[in-house]
Amino acid sequence: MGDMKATIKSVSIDLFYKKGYFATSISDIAQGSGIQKASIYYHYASKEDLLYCILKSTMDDLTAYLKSRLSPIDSVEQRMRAAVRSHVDFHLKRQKENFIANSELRGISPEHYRAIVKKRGEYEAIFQDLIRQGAEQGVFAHGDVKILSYAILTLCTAGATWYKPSGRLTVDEIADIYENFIISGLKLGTVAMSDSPIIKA
Amino acid sequence: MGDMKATIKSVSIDLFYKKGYFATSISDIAQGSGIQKASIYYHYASKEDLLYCILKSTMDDLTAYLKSRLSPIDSVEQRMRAAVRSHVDFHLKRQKENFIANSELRGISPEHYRAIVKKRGEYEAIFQDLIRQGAEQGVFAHGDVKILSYAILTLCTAGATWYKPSGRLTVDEIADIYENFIISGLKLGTVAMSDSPIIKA
DNA sequence: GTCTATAATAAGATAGAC
DNA sequence: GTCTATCTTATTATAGAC
Repeated sequence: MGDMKATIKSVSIDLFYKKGYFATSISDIAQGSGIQKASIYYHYASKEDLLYCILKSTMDDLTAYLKSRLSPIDSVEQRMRAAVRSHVDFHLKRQKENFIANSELRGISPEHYRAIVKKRGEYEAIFQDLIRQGAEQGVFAHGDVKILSYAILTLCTAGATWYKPSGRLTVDEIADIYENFIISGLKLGTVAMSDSPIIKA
Repeated sequence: MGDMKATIKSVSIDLFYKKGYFATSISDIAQGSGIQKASIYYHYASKEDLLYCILKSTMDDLTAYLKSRLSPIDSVEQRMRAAVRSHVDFHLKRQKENFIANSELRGISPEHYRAIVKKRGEYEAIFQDLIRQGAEQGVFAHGDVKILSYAILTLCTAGATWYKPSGRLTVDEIADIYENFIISGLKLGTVAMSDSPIIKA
């Protein structure tokens, strides 16, 4: 955190998370950074620019993290398990930024909005491809790919909303719960469970 | 929508949903309601009061709706299925209000915040009791009751975020997907599936 | 119950000194 | 790279006429 540009970004993440983007003023950010508000504009063109930089780097890092975690794995089920864990891990590690990325989309300009939505679409497509491949291979049930992907992602993302590092569960324990919950949901309807006599047994 | 008080509330719901509470001004609301901004204050004490009224009525109606849907049902599994459908239905029918109730909690005063969180806790407790009862009866697996309840609720709530009435799926189809996804997740680990040889078959 | 007028304040952003 | 000072505009809310 040596340079001021990074400090301003870090302070903004804390404030946007705590108070929200619109409720946070440039004065608040300046005060938190230990400088005058005019000095903010040397580092960032506007308040919106600051928000966009946060959203952009969060999305880029999120996708890069997922790709790095998936690259060594072959089987579809294991890839989906790893994708879920990657998503949960990243959201727990960078809780505030991800919360902002999911709640402050209305604060950016139309052009920037399109750029972020595009990045998010590319990330979601990785999950959608896995669901599709799993269904083709008979590992997962055939279902609405988009709805299932949204279900998986929002479920895990929401976990980051209430997670507290001081809580009684570790990151790994939480990831276990979500991983199993989701895989079971994806398998629901596969041959062995088609008319669900088994889960009623 | 005969009286102005209801019109103001309705317009506010639209605007808070679309732009967010802090990004919406009293002028915006007045303009949408066809009156001058000063006239808003005859009906509501402040902008915060307006937000609180929206949050309060949404929470009250949400819980009342759930209770009315659960009352005629006995078995735990059927009650959970009905609870999930009730939650999904209500969130789809009153999408905007529920979105606000889940994203604008930071806009209200500490006292009002406590009141809303209390209402939300009572609502969540209904789901948590069902999970607990299901586990005791062997219908659901034993798991972390709070995490499971949050998972269920956030999953369904998120559905309301992206649902569009003009989309290709009906409310009932969406409810079906969630209901089965969740029930399968809750059963995961029950006797018949304990070491999951079945779902691998 | 709604209006006009206005108070009191705070916001985002810029100019120019150092 | 950070400062002080300031511009411009918008904000929530109130006072008092009708």
